[in-house]
Amino acid sequence: MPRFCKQLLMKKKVIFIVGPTAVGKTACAASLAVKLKGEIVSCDSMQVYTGMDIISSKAGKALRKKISHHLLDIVSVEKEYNVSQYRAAALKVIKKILAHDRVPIFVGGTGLYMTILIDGIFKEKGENPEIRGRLYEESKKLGSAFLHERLSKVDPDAAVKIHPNDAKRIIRALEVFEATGKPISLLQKNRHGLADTYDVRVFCLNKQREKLYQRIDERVESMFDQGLINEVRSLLALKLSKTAACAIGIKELKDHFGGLCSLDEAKALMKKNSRNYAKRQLTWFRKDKRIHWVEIGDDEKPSQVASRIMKELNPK
RNA sequence: GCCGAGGUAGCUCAGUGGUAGAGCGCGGCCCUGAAAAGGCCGGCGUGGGGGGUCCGAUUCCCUCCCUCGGCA
Repeated sequence: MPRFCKQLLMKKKVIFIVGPTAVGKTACAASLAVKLKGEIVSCDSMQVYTGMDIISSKAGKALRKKISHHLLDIVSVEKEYNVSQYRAAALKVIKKILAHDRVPIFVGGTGLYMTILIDGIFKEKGENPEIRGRLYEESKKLGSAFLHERLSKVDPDAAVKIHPNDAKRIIRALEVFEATGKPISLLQKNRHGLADTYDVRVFCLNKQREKLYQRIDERVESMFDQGLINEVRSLLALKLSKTAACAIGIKELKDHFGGLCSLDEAKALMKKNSRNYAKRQLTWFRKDKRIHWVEIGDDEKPSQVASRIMKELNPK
């Protein structure tokens, strides 16, 4: 078969570079983008927000000038944002990049965004702030176990999977049931993602745990050198959305500004929270068996890591 | 040097003559419209070293070492 025919039949590649915070995704992906003629698409729940440059470690201006970056700075920190919106935006970006004959390279640490993009999400809206708010109040008054009991009557499958203390998920499941009349466990079965249409390759960068934690400490320090204090001050002047307010550094520095803790204590807490976050990220990625793991050596440069990924993409 | 307090988990400490706990940390896991969020599970330990009493010692006794406070 002629080469061009074969190419027409082949699914187009969509690449993901994921990994725990501070592992070095940005630099590695940039190098890969150059080698591959690719464009970067952020896969990060915080980098979508404007004004959260330092706190979310966005790619710098110089890098963005050199390589096209997408899905950065697309929403105000005062607006709520979620996976579903992200997914819709990402799908559009993929088409756009492929239309230019470039390779979409997703880069980020938000495991849920990655999974939903690859595996899909159910179509029904099922989101209703009113219902959710009411359920939240109920769970505060009566306890999440009480709502869990109710959930096991309307959606036993979901109830079995959700722990009675996990208020968020219980509320979400009940919200969906009230809004759509259908159990969430049923809706979740009907999903279609990228994997149906594209040749999806996922690479998870990792480092020796001790080294990773060291890099996390260094990153927190460098955020302060770059002016984190001022950035967070201006963020706190706004009415932050629930998601944006969750960024590591917001609460810690708010407490410090309020005189509740010293700057050193705030920094130490940020480091600890980032470590815990990195651990959860790794757990998430570990269970995804499609992922190719890329262990980064001690002195390995981003371009070397990118070369290794290139080899895995095009085995001879 | 003397007097006093103390040496128990990575840290701060509790407790008991029958081989030890708590908080934090740390590790593992779950996750489908707030995900940098939220939830679950796990003690990870030659009880400062050595000796003695006792059926049995982390707990009682002796001794040595170390830390802290006071007096010199």
